[in-house]
Amino acid sequence: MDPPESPPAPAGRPPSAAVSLYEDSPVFDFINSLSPIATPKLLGSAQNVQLFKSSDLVPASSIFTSPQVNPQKEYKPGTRDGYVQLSQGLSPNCQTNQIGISSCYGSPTIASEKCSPSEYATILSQPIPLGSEILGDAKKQDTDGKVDHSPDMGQIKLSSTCYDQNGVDQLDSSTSGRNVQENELTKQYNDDQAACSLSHLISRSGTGDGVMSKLDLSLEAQQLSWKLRSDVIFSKSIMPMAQGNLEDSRRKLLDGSTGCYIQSAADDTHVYYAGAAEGAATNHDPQMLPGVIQSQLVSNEYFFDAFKVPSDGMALSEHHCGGMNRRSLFNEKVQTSDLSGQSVSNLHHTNICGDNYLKPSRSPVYALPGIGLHLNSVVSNASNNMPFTSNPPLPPEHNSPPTIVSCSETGLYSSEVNTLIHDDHSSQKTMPSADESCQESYKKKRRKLQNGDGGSCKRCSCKKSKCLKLYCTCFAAKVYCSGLCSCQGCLNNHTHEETVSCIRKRTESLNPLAFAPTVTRACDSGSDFGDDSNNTPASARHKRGCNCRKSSCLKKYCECFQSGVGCSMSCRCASCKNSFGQRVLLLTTEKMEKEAKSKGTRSKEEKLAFDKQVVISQSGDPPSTEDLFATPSLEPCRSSNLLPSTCSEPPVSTAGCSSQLRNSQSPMKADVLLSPSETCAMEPILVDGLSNIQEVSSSCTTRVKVVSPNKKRVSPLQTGPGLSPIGRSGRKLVLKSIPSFPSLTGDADSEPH
DNA sequence: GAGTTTGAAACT
DNA sequence: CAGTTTCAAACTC
Repeated sequence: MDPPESPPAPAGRPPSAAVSLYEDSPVFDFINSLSPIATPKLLGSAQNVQLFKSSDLVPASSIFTSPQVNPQKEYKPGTRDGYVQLSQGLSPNCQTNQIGISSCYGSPTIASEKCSPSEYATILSQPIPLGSEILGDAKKQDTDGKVDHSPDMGQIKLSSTCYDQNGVDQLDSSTSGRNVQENELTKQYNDDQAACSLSHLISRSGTGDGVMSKLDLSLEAQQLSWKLRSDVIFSKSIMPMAQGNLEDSRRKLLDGSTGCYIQSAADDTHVYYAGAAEGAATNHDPQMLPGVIQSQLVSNEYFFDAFKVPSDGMALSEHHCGGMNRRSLFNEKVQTSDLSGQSVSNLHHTNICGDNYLKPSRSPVYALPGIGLHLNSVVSNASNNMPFTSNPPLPPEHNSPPTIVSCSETGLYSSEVNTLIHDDHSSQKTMPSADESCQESYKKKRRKLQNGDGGSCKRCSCKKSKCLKLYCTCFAAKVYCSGLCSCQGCLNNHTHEETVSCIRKRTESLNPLAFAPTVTRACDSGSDFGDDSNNTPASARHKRGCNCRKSSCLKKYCECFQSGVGCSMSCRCASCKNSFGQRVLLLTTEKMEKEAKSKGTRSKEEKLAFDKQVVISQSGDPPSTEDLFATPSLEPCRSSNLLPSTCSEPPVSTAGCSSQLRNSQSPMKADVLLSPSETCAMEPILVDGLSNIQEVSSSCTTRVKVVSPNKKRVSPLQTGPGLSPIGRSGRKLVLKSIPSFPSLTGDADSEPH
């Protein structure tokens, strides 16, 4: 594929960076499909467009998102979940820095053997020269192949001006003064891998001298892992909004503003992605997107990520409404990110105290990456193979050209927007009028209509909590209640901002993860369930797990079910029948013994497992009815997703078996068991949830709880002999034991035994 | 729409 | 920290 010709940059625009475009990247096809001139526009006024194979690329995410780089994993262009990642590619020989638009196909990968992750990281942590010198500019490299990062050279600027739907600047981050929030966001994006949408593109400084403003190195580096994604693009319902006053946007862009604007010369359709961590509006036309990307619309990866679109919320589909964008994910990122070396506590503090998302004076980024409780219902849809656009049609009022109000009403909140609205609604709620009942009824009806399946756009109906407790879904999502809520005595509005902030702080101080997303994708926790082809909603897991007793995890009472995810080891549910994947189903020794007695026999494997457990118990953990071992019916090779064993023995080789899971057509059914057949009896194994597994005891999960979702054993012995308090106490401790950050492949060794 | 069920959150 | 109570959403009729 030939590189597209670069048209001359518009007059007055500074010379821009050269850009490399990976020719086998979907985004390249995408761009090319738009227009012959789209690529250069996408890349700003890049005058040097270099093509190279994506196989030459090392996704920045592999460096910055996680230490869990799996060098064995190959970079596979063209896989179904090949979302596109904007990254700073590095040539395999590490001799040049390049800005590349590459495809990121799932888990972080290292495609090159010539450059270690640390080397990449080192390089990427440096200022990256831009300008015409950037590509293949050997003169900027010393003899060692290292890049000369001249301080006065242009640097990549990845955040950009944020436009509203009218193309008006909402925020320009091109200048200094990036605050902590920005870093937080960057962390989030980077950490969550899917944080940034296609809207995050290379943007360039509009400064006349052509020198890019410098970014914090870590920020810059992390931003390099932004993805180009097509998520919201395809949500039809946003199109009218998104296309509002495009001329302004276009003009602004062509005037040299940051951001990216893709224009099709053929029919004047356009795709505009103003990229910024601070949020972005999107103007886009789904029809302009090539099949390779469109086809991913319904992929779960996209589906999930679609909810993570950083945005001011104004350009998002109402299908996104609800919690997807409502729950602040700072906390999670605080847990997971350690990329820039910034103090976690600082971040957290900022999160708690700053309440940035509430204050309109702050950066208007409220839709944050991650999956919160509220997006669960939408996730459920995803699980049901219901793409956004397949949602039931909304009443006409929702199909009308969106306004700020309607946007907020659909549940997509920019806090700013939200705030504006809540001033109105708060008074309504706090000072009920005579029409309150009618109003409530109307709200309910409207909400019902809006919800479609009844769950997409949740609003609270609190009566006693004043919407200041986690009972309140709005409060839990860190958003103000809106006019759609039918709550009574609501204080969760902008009018009571200080109160809300205070309560939030208190709540968070009591439980730092109170506002954390409740669902984490598998890739967030270390590709638990194979590659990204399994990144379905069901391969996500509810972090805290459910505690269902009667619903069998088959109703929305169950948070896992509601989230559309399978139950996990974190769950303490009984009689789990979660259709998205059953919980750990285990046999306790006690039960097994009982069964064995009743049978009068015990299988060889059972005996072996039992013996092993006894050994383990004797060596560390006292015997307990909660000690576990598993059904003997498991396929040994399913241990491909084993937790790192706490045994000294190395994990069973999984090389030959991992494909089974990866290729599983039923990733939702992934589950975890303890296998007696493994070298270590405590190694959980992923099994197909359809397996005929008998749950013998719900109490047996205690031991399991000391295992993090990313298959990490979490120091069960740290608390001394006996049962881990983690197991008993449930949520909080379990959460603390769950590193959202993906685990290292070999981190079992780092775990205390 | 009222009443019931359910499980998370809050409380003791 | 285990047990209980409160709460609001989900569910049923």
